Amino acid sequence: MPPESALDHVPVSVTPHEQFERYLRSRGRRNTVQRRVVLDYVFREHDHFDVDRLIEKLPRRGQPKYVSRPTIYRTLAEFVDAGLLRKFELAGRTVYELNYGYPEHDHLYCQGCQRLIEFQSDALLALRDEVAARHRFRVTGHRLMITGLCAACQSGSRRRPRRQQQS
Amino acid sequence: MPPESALDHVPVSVTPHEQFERYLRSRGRRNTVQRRVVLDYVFREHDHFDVDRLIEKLPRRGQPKYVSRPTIYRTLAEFVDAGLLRKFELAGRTVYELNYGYPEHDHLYCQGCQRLIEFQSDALLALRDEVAARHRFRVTGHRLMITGLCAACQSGSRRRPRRQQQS
DNA sequence: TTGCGTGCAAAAGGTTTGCATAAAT
DNA sequence: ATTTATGCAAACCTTTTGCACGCAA
Repeated sequence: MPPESALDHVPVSVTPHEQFERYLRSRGRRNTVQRRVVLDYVFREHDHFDVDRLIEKLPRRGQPKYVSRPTIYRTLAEFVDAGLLRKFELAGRTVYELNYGYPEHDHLYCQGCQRLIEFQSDALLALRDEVAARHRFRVTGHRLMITGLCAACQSGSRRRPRRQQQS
Repeated sequence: MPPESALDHVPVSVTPHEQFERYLRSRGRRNTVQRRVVLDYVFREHDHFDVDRLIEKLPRRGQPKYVSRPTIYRTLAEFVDAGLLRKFELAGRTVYELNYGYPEHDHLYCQGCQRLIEFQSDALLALRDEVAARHRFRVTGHRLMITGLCAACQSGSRRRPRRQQQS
């Protein structure tokens, strides 16, 4: 009966499309075909991705729902701004991950197979806030990356190592 | 990851130059004027820096101890490899920090003034190792960046914000 | 003397931007 | 009818590389 009241606290049942449309409307921006297409593909993939991997899965130039590279960059930036995606650097590449309906988490990065393993730790959040308080710092977020070798890669079976990068 | 691990008992009194010379000799590489010049300037600065800020302080083209940009990149990579520097990404820029005789630490990053504040936490190391153990992950290192606003920037006086960047 | 290291120029890689056109409101 | 968004091409920025010469060992 009171559907409007749900707008105050965004319910978990709101889809990414709905949230993004609200974002667009609140700024007087337009809901275009391209934005919908990119959103579809991004949320079809429940994993981390970079721009090239996303483009591989999108329609190519000439095909029906083609979206150009500049527009993809512009659109991903909007998703980040809208809180749908999070963006970070990993081994010299820009990586995006879903931030929609996902709990806050951090990563273990395996240098053998370049895989990311997610973990969640309340103790880390507590520690973060404690450190921040000690410095009278107001936290807006954090990023922890633990690097090393995953269980599989420790047992000699290092699998499909992609290109080696710095840092 | 203390730099001492390479040799048996490296006294704290060993200078960066000495450590770098050992590194070079151990690989049959040469101790050139350029490498010494860059090392001098890097260790004159006890703070974080990026390549452009370093180049600003180095002799310019035509002057006595000029070092070309490619050589600076090559040399910084060697310093990282030698354990003298650590490298990471921050707001889309590559940042280096001294790793010589410094305790392992992490950072608070103020989005107001773009400053980095260092902190050290044994609890974080314990937490890191515990998380890793839970995933049977062998840790080689980690990086934690806490973002937000420092005390000064919270009190309205946001100072000299440099160029705004992504992530 | 040997061959590693350097500077130069150019390439590479990823991302952004100017602009005319297309499309959403 | 407006005005934002798109696609194209090109610019941009940072980092890397090919190569001939110079210099450390």
